[in-house]
Amino acid sequence: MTETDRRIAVFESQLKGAGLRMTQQRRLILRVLAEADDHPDAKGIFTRAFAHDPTLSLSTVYRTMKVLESQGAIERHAFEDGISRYEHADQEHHDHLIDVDSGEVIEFSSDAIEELQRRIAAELGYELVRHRLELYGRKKPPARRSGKKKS
Amino acid sequence: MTETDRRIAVFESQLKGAGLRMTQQRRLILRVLAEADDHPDAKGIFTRAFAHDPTLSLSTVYRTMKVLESQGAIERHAFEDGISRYEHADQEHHDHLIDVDSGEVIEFSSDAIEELQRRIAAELGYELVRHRLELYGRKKPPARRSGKKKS
DNA sequence: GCTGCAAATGAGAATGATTTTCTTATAGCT
DNA sequence: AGCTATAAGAAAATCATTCTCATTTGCAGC
Repeated sequence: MTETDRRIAVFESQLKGAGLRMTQQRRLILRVLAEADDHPDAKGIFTRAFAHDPTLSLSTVYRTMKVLESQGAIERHAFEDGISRYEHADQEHHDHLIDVDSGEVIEFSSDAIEELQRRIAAELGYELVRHRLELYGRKKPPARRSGKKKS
Repeated sequence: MTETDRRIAVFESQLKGAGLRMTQQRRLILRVLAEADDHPDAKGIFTRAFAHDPTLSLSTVYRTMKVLESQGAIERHAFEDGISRYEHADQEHHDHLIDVDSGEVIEFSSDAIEELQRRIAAELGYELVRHRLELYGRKKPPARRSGKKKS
């Protein structure tokens, strides 16, 4: 709760600085986001928030996501289905591995891959601004001690 | 033209094998795709093909793209704007670098990055099925001989 | 070359995520 | 408390993509 409140306070001062208001709805959505440990989409956020405030509308969720994103408070990702998913941004940069069977999203980060990307862009005469990296994988069975290969 | 015709012939036999038909429309769309050296979206393909056959409909383009994709004849990519873009698939695997200023798409490939991705997935207990890598960059001015750093 | 029919097409309606419009409510300053 | 610009709610609009359905067309067999 403390962590959530800290995030909310930080965001509130960011808003203030931009001449924007801290509303009940924004507070609520921010709380939902801070408490989420997955990557919910707009409807998912709406559903969770709606449980606490049944007057909330989906438009407000979308609008709020935009504000939050423009303030750098959240990150938006669109995986293969094209639907935007959100996560709060106060963590180090990371990429995503998506389990193709379950849809589960696993976060990872690799300095080596970041560096490699920068070098590739440079070789093409570009300065890397940002990137999108998604790995789609299937869970491997744990290694056997002396396994026979199975077809 | 020869290359285009070869692609069309190959695709026709693929279709036949799947019990599907080679229609005028599919031939036309395939030709448009084979002649494209960029990454057009459905509307772009439609526009180019429509010039050759004004009875063509956009639905047919979408339907055909699905068939082509399921036969492995084309690849579909959705960059940041979420719109599907297509390119013919008879080339080695590659990733894309998008010029954030011009929108230009540059293709590149790197065995090192492929390998690194595979390793990262493996470390997380996954077998890499596929991946999506897009670099967004800005053109760097050509290096100066003894340049002073500019802000 | 004709027939039959399953597959494909064209035109437009339907879908689904997201954005916009417009009217009403409210945050935050005085 | 009162003012006013920003925000919210509800519903309509948008836009890419898919679907429906009536009509057309490949193509296999005669």
